[in-house]
Amino acid sequence: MTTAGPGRPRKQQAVRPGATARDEILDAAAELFTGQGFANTSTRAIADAVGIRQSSLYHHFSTKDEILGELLGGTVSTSLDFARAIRQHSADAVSAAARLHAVVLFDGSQLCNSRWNLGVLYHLPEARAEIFQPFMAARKELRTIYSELGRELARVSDADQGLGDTAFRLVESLINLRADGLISTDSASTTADTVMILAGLKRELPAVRTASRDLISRFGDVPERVSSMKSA
Amino acid sequence: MTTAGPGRPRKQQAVRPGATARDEILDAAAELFTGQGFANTSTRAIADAVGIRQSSLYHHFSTKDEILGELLGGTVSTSLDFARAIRQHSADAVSAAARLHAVVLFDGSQLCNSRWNLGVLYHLPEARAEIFQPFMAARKELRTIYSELGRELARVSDADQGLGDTAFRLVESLINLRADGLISTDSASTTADTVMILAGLKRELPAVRTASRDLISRFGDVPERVSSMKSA
DNA sequence: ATTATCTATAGATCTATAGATAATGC
DNA sequence: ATTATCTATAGATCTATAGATAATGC
Repeated sequence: MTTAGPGRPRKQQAVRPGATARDEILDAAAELFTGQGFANTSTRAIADAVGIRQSSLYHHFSTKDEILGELLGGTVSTSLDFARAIRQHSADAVSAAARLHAVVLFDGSQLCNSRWNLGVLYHLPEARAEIFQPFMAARKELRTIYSELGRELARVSDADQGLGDTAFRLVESLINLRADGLISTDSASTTADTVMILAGLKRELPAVRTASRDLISRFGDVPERVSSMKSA
Repeated sequence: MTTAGPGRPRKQQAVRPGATARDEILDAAAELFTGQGFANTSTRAIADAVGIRQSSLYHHFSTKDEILGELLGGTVSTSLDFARAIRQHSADAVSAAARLHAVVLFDGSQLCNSRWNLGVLYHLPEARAEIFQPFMAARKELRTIYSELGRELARVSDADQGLGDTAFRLVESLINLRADGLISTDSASTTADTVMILAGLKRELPAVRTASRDLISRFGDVPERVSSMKSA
């Protein structure tokens, strides 16, 4: 129970998770944008889902675009940070295979286990607008790291040059899988394993898995499965 | 140059491909829906792109939804027909590998080479509406055939059980690749080859490719690369 | 008479702003 | 005084319908 702060209290009490009204708005917008799209979601619908009046949104955000921008920003950043850390880490210490496996597993777990299927936001036509260029650039950088890791692995195995790109595509497809309600608890880890098989490392899989999980526990954390996860 | 039919002529002449006004409308709608989304595309914008008045659209289609439905229908059907034919065909005559390879190559070529990137329509939030259930069902059937072909191949190779699903995911990701402008002339065929490598058939690849192309020339045709293909 | 366009518009949104109101904390 | 809500509304859409107009073909 949060103590009442300054400002006029709502007539209707909210049932949204989130410490602040701003967080509640973002949670409601995430649900609606991922489920129905941006253009189909009116500011009134967001406000209704939070339990405030439509115009009250504009105390927290100055435009509807700003809400989408906030959500877009929150999604790649975690995976990108992890991928950067992995790239930074010297390749000698740990096998190239484990590095790619770890990035796929971490990124995939983000997409599978977040409260809302925020990955779909990247495929919304609205996200291609000029204003959201920074977020698209972040996603592009993540893709580049996948490519690099793939090339490194191809150097020490008989994998194809395009392995990193294929890995990125498979991870992205988890978004569609989730949107279609076809995700299971191990979708992310089987995806990571699939990439290793593609690299011809089926036999080495147990060792790679161990090294991968070690990397994740050092440089990031596989996010907890959120209790009220939705497929939307 | 089409001869003038009955009906009042347009003030402005159209520059759209298509034999009939209806076809021109569908072409314009395909461009706009795939590029900006359904909700972001006004009926006025479609009409402008065709060179008619907004209200004139309603002579050819009774709702905006109907236009989307028409486009959705045209997309899976070709690939689904081909996949059904391949499934029908006895598995003895040709290797299980070639069958899956052929479906991936054919379906992937459709997605890569169609005039507009119509695959994105399936990811539009609007496509999930009740009215479009039949089109989603067709896509689901296609996915099922992928699964079956994957299981058959797994039986005679050391591939994973989920090979068909992975193949479907990789083909679908061609849509995203194209939307990001990252597609090349051989994206579809390298995707098909990737699936074979995943099945552990790297060595057999040349033979599989030959058998696959044979299947395609018998049961379908890899669509011609359309001259004015757009990445949108 | 039929077909395909046009002009004009009703009715329903939807975003964002202006300004009032009710709480807190100094 | 500051903060967060509220009511009310301007202005800009957007979809779909009604009915006029201009061509063709019988």
